Amino acid sequence: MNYRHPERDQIRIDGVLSALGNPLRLSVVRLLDSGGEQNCSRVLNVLGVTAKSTMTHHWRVLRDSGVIWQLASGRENLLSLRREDLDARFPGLLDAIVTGARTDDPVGARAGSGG
Amino acid sequence: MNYRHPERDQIRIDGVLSALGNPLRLSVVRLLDSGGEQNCSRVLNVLGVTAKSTMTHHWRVLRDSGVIWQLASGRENLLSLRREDLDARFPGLLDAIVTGARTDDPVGARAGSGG
DNA sequence: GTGAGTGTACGACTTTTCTCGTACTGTACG
DNA sequence: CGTACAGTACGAGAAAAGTCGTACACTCAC
Repeated sequence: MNYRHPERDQIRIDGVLSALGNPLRLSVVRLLDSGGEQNCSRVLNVLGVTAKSTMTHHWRVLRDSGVIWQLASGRENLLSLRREDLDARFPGLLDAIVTGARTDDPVGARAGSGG
Repeated sequence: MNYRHPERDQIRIDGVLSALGNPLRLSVVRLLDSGGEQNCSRVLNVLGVTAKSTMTHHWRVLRDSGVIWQLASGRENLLSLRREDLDARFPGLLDAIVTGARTDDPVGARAGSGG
């Protein structure tokens, strides 16, 4: 299955901020930033989410806002951060957010990221 | 009247991102960033918002998330960006957002900001 | 005191977001 | 083929966000 992703130029900061304003989605971004490409189930497991359909909703939000790539690969689909596009579009934003999210989270603040 | 503002340490990145994920509030932040302290009516006028009670709602969101100071002064109250706190808490975030918002906005992208 | 200006509080309403269960599509493997 | 796995689509329900009108509180100038 092929998803529709916005072009780099179509990415809007409102959308990005709004997408990342949700704790769950922010965690997803942190995970993708530290762990690279992941499939959906892996993320569900790590974050402790039980309902797949809930995450399908969040994938859509992150994808539509231009934050992640979601690409089918066999029977899974692979999620990755659109770091190049985001860095080109909004320099420093992603780094500031990921770093900020780490300092906000008592676990991440000490450990960095425990894969 | 005295409003309750979160301490610097209480500011959460979720809250900030969520607050700034709204186009209207993002415009407010841009305005305060470029124009310094403003009163509410001034902002209403510049942004073309008609209902005062609508903005009262947005002031609360921005204030509660730690993005702005709102201080009574005579019969007005003055709004200003909590730049020091935000920069200390999430280095580079505010700059990235304000800059990004400018490039997103066709007017601001060319002119910078027409006060 | 009266009148005008600045902004909040509250209630109502509409729209959006979030979450979940169920049914379904498509891939891999025997 | 059948079975298991990975994830979407759809519908429903609850909660949150956004908008507005009206009424009120407070300050300033007269």
